[in-house]
Amino acid sequence: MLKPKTTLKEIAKILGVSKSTVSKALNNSHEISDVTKDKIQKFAKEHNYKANKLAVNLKTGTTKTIGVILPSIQNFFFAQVLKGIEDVATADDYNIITSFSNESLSKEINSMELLANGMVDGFILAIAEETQIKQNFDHFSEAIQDGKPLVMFDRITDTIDCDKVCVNDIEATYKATKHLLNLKCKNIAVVSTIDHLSVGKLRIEGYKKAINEMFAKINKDLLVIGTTSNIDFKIANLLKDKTVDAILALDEEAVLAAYKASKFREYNLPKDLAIIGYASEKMAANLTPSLTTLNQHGELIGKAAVNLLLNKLKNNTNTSFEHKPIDTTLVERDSTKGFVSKFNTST
Amino acid sequence: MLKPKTTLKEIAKILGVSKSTVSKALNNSHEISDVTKDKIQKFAKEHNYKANKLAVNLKTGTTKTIGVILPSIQNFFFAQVLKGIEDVATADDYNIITSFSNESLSKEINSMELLANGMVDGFILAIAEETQIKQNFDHFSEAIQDGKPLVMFDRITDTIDCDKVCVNDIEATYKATKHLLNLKCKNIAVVSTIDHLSVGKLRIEGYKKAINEMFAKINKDLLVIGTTSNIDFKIANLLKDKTVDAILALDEEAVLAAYKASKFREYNLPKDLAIIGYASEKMAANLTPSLTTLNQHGELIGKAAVNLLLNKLKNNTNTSFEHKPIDTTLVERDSTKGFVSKFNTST
DNA sequence: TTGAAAGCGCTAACAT
DNA sequence: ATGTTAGCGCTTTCAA
Repeated sequence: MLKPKTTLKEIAKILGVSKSTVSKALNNSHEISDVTKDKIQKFAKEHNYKANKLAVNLKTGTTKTIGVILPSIQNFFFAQVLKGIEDVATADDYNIITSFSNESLSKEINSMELLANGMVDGFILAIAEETQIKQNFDHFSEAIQDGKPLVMFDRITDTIDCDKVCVNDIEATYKATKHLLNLKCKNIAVVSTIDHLSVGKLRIEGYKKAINEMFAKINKDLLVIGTTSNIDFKIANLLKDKTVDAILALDEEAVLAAYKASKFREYNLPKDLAIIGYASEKMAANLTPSLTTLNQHGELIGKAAVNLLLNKLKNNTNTSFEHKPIDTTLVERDSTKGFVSKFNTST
Repeated sequence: MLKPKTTLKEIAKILGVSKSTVSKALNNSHEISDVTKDKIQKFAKEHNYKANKLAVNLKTGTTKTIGVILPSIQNFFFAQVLKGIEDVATADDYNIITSFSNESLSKEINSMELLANGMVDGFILAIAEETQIKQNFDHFSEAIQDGKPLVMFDRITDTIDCDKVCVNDIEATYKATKHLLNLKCKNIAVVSTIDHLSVGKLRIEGYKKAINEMFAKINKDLLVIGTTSNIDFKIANLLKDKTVDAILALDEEAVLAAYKASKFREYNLPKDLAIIGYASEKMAANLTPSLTTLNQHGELIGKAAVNLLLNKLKNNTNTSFEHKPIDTTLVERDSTKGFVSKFNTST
C-alpha cells in the first residue's frame, strides 16, 4: 500500500555493495568485515528492514514454524496444551501457528493444506470429532509423505504411524471409579457426551474395569451416553428413583448436566451423591459443591508433544515413533471429600 | 524427508509441456485447450500436486490470509470473537492464522513480525495487557506503514489511526448499574481486576455515571480494584459489615472472587446480595445462583472486524477509518432476578 | 494455444 | 572480504 517494504536489493544499491554482502552482513557472517557489517546493520535498522519471511523460507526450505491444529478453541484442555507447546517451542526459537478445525473434517483438511505447503515444518494436532467418526485420515498420511512430521495428542488413531502423546485414559477413570468404590458407593453411574471419540470409549473402559473387579456384572442402566442436547434429560431420568449414589462424568458437558439434574431431582449435594468429572480447574473450583476432577495436565502434554516433534525435525534420520503416556491426577474437592454413601452398611 | 514434493517443473517435464502451460492449466486459464487442461489436471490430482504457498505468495504479493493476534487463549470472549472472524473470513475464502501474545508486549511484537513479512495481508487484534500499560504501539504503526491494514477490537488505543470495533463499555456498565439501582440497591460496589486495561477504566466510568445520577457523590469504599492475587481478600473486606447490597463485577476473576467472598461472609445469595458481572455464558449459567451477565456478543464483534479488514484489503484506496460500536446485552439470571434490597424502604 | 523468459526477495556455492 | 551467479517454485507478460 503506502511505503513498499525495503528490500535487500535496495539496501545494496544505496550502500554501493552487492546483495550477497548485505545478506551476509545482516546474518552476521564472519566473511564480512566489521566495518561493512556495522554500516549495513545500522542502515537496516534505521530503515526498519525486515527480511521477507516467504523468500527466506522458500530459499532455505525450512520455516522454524510449527503448525498446531486444535479441534476447538472453547476448550480449556486444548488451551492448556497450547500453552505448553508455546513455552517449549519459543524457548527453542520455533514459532507457532495455530489453526482450529472446529471439529470438522473439511476444516481440518483445509488447515493442513494451508500450512503444509511451505508454511510450517511439522504439525501437532488432536483429531477432529468428525474425522474420528468418518475415520478419514488420508490428509495425515499425505502430510507425513510430504516430509512434514506429525505428532498427535489426546485424540489419536492407531491407523497412522507417528509420534503420539496421550493420556492414559483407562487408568484415569479406573482410578476415579476405584476412588468412588472406596467411598462405599454402590451404584456408580457414568455419564458422557463424547462416546464417539476415542478418549470417550477409553474412559468408559476404565470405569468398566474397576466395576468388574467389584461386581459380577455391569448394570447397563448406569451407563448414560448422550449428546449435548439430550444429556440433561437422560441424567434426570437416571436420578429419578434416587438409587444412584455416585456419578463419574466423562466431559464438562456431562459434568454440568449432572449438577443440573441432581438439583432438579432434589439431591442434596454432596451428601446424597458423590461426583467426579472432567472439567477445567476454574469451573471445578467454582461449582457448588466444588468438583473433584481428573486433571489431565495439558501443559505437560503440550511440552511432550513439541519435544517429540523437534526431535524429528532436527534429526530426520530418526524413523521410530514414540507413544508417550502422561498420567492423570485425581484432584479431590468437595463433591467427594468426606462422602459417605447411604448404602454403606459396614460402618 | 521422504518423497520430495511434486513441483510444476516436474509435471512439465514428464508431460512434455512447459512450466507456464502447467501453471495456467492448473489455474484453469482460458488460454489452455480443454484437452491439455484435462490431461494436466488429472495428472496433478493423481500425483497429489499442491502448489507451494510460499512461492505463490511471494510471486503474487498477496496471501489471502489474515493474522489474528489474541492476548489470551484462556478467555471465552476472545474465543467467541475468533469464531466470528473465522466464519466470515472462511466464507470469503480467506484463511486465518492465530497467534497469542499471552498479554506480553514482546510476544505481541514477535507475533506481528513473524506474520507481517509476507505471511498475512492484514491483522485483527486486541492489544496485550503489557502493551497497554507501557503504551508502546510502534509495532502497530510499523505494520500499517508496511501496508498491512490493521483492525483493533475490544482493547484499543486512540494513539493508532485504524479501524476499530469495540464494545460500548460505558453504556454497558451504566445500564447494569441502573438495573441495580432500579432494584432499589443502595450500596452498589464495583469490583475489578482489570483496571489497567482501557476497557476496565471505561467500565468504571459507566458505573460512576449511573451512580452520580442518583447520589450526590461516589463512595470510594465501594470501588474495589485489585489483582488476581488480592481481590479475594479485598472483597471479603468490603463485605465485612454487610452494608453492601449489590456488586457489579467487571471481569470473570472478580465475579468468582465476589461469589467466594460472599459465601465466606455468609451472605445468603441471591437474597442478601445482587450480583451482575462479566463472565462466559457457560460459567454464568453454572454458578450458584446463576449470574446475571453483560453479554458482549463476541461473535458479532469478530464478524464486524473482518468485514472492516476485508473492506480495506479489497479496496485500498479507502483511507478513512471506522470506529464501530457493538452493543452489550444484559442477560438476567438468578443473581438479580426478583431481588429486593433489604434497604428498600418504599414497598 | 503454447512456450520462453523475467522476476518475486532471498541465500549460498563459487569465484575474485 | 566482497561480488557473481544460480535458483527456491511459482506467475505472468510477451512472443511464437
